[in-house]
Amino acid sequence: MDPLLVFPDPPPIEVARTLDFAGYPYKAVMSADHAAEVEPPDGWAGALINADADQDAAFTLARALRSREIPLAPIVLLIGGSQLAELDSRPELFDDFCVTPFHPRELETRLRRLFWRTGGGSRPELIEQSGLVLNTETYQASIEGRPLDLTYMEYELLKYLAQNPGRVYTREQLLSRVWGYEYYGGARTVDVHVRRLRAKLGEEHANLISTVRSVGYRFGQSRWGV
Amino acid sequence: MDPLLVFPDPPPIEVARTLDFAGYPYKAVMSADHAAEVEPPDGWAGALINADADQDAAFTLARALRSREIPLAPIVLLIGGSQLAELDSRPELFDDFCVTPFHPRELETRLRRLFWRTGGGSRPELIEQSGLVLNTETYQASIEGRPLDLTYMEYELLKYLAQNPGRVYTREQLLSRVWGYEYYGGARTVDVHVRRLRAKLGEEHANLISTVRSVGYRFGQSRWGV
DNA sequence: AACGTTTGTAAACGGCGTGTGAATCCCGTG
DNA sequence: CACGGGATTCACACGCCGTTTACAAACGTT
Repeated sequence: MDPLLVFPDPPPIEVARTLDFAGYPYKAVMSADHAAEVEPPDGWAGALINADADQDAAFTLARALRSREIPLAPIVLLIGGSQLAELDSRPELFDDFCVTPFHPRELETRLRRLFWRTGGGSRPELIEQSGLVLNTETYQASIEGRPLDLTYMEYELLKYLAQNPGRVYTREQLLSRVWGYEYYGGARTVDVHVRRLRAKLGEEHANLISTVRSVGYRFGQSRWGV
Repeated sequence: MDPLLVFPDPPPIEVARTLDFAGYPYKAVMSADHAAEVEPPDGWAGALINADADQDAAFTLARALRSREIPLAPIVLLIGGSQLAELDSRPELFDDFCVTPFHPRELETRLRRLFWRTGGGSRPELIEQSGLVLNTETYQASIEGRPLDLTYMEYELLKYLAQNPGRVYTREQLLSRVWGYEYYGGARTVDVHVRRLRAKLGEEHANLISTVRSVGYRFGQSRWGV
């Protein structure tokens, strides 16, 4: 596993102990510049930034890490209870935080959780809705375990609809966002693709895509079950 | 803002105090079934589940909320330090957690943060008036929780009227603004659509659209109560 | 080059949303 | 109380809109 970036250097003893105990490799740095120097070839796995001591330096570092071409994630902030208000104004600079003094196992859990969420890179990105599963990495789809053999356009359309279940999209919205270009003329195109999708979903699940007359299409039944 | 679901009922006093202080409306529930009963028409804004006391019930509730057709988010778990290990096996059941005893401002910050992340653009656009709820994203309507099956024109007309409760619109205004084109002749058209709306609203709520003789129609009672 | 698959368009079909006219009812007024 | 204008209600027919089928064009493969 790639090492974590830890700030500052040396880190608080309980931080070092928690990371050692949990088995996370890490490198402590004193500044953003220093971080750039000692960055490992494969980059950082994440960052654990203690804002308790020098808050400004901590936010500066976080900003530097986030403004990279490929923003670093996850970033965890350690912060004193009295500094909590500061977080509201910079919500995008970190992914999670932990109030000091912290319970070692809380920090551990938060780290594990963040790596789980970002998938550690190896976890497939899934969209799951009402028995439908879309694996956006492998372009595979299945409905209640049964694999679906979808074409590219079918897959893209279904993915877009399923990303916001319940929400209605007009044909024009779907054409411009799924097909991705300005369209003129072929509004029936969407209908036909919806029809093909419904056919492949099977009679049982055909109603997963519902029609809103005079408006467009929607994935999933209404929240109230129509 | 929609209320938060809080478990259990009654909630720990510091939870209630924190939510009150931060201005979050909430409803406390005793079980998943109870939650379904008292769910507001447009659903919950999120859930705050205390797993400190009855851990199994807490996870059961979280699972129920997540397995809905439109999974509920965000879900925050309150948990004792000794229970932290339990979280690893169910990472998908919640979006954030807070270790008890918690700093009120930490919980506040976490809630704000979650709403910031999931919220913003993705909160549904709602029109709420006197028990009527119109979701303009999903084209769904409900009156006091009961879903309304409206056609396109009925929906558009009701939406227009409800946007300015109390205000009277002439038939000509409604024709030109809802139907959207210069109209001539069919003033009866509005009457009939109003009639259909009243029928679907049910006898109980039919008077939500009131007639102003010789003028037009208005949503809601006049401000003098009539 | 020939084939199969995927994708877009055209046209026929069918259902139901929608608008209209007439009959009836209601309310205000003389 | 009678009258008239306006609102409500009803029934029905038109036409829009979504579905479905068929076919042509584009693309990739062997």
